[in-house]
Amino acid sequence: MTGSVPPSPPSGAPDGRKDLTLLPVGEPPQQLRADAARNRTRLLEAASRLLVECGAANLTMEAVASAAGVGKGTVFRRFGDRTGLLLALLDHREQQLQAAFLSGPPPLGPGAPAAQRLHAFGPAVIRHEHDHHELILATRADPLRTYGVPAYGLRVAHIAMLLREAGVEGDAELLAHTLLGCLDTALVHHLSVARGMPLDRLEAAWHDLVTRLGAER
Amino acid sequence: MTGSVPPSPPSGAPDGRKDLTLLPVGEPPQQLRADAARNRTRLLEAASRLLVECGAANLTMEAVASAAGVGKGTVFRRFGDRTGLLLALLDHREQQLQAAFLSGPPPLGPGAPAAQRLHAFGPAVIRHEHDHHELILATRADPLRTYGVPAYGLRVAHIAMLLREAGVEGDAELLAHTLLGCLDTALVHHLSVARGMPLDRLEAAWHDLVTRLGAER
DNA sequence: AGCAAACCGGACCGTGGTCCTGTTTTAGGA
DNA sequence: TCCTAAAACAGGACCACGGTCCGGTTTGCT
Repeated sequence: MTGSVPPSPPSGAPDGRKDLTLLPVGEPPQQLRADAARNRTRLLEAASRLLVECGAANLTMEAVASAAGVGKGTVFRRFGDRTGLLLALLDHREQQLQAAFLSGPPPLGPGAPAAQRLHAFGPAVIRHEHDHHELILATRADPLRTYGVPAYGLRVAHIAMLLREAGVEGDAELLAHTLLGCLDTALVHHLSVARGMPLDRLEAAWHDLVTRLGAER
Repeated sequence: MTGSVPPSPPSGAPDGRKDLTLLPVGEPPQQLRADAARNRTRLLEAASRLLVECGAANLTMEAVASAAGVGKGTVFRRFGDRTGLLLALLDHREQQLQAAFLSGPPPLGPGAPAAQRLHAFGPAVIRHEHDHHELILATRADPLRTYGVPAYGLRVAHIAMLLREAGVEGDAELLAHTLLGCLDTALVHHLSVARGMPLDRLEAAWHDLVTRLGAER
């Protein structure tokens, strides 16, 4: 998710957030001044537009700034750095996935047995990351931030919970990291694109692994 | 390993390589002209020196060039880009690890049963990556190259071989990727440094995972 | 209205990377 | 041994971009 909150730590309530009822993990509401919030929105919209036009690799901070009609400094003040902006862009899309596994319909969402939810999780993430791989990969320029980001923490917590709920023994948290490792965008991209491996095989490996860890389907 | 071989593809024999009897996977020998090879060495030495002085983050291509007494263009001609240079620096150190698991003493090297070698592999890699995490992390600026690099491929092949030899069922190659995922530098660094998790726990998780996959100790 | 805090915008800097000119070195055949 | 063509080189101008900084302005609160 956001991944960088350089300025003010004050927390509050009124935030121009969308109607996403669940508010999965959202970026820190951190109330912004009216103009700042407006500019933030403008920036994200401009960036989103430029993203489809030029691709993540050619997305420059200056272009985003001028497309949004604000100064360059504003972009950095708001998002910290390029990675922060990309993370914010990603965050918006990430919420769909989060909503799906936190409160969507079974077997991914609550309602199904933990083991089934675990099995459903892999393909869901693979598909999600496949759809946004360009943006995600661009985000990885700063490798350490990958794991510090709220979205990652949420996935770990979610999987660890399902593992425990499914009665899987062992270090649930580390097993969660391991499982997430198989879904890593760069890895999936390398295997599927560079090495021509069909996604079916990756998904099969996921199911196999989950099953072996003790979560019968 | 090298990771980038921008120029001439000609392959040959005589290379000024060191006495490393095994020649684990070494970078493509690709015979360079005498002066080119000499400059390559100078550059790597200069970079290595600057690395300990300034840290990977402050290692600039221009500084390396001038410290080696060559022109900036030469650095890029040789290594392609910054990541290529860092990868080359890493390659040198990587060979020690490769020698250890390819031809070193048991239980890491040949001579021990596959299961034991598998168990020994995790801690060895964790330690190796811990020692060079700064350089490795700097290398990750280009996430896709991580998996394309020969060193990674070698590790995958090695683990997949051990898995098969140990009689582990399933998709050996993908299991190998999964196992390597637990050893990822950025992940290990995040867990141990940022989250204060003791390395023992990471190693225990490795052993547990290997065992669960069917490789008894 | 008045004030502090937050913000805006753009000048500015360092670095990665490209490219070009003229020069030096090497390899290998006569 | 010498000569020649090809390859590599020095080195610096040049560009684009990420990121920082600061002076002037706006905003929100009292």
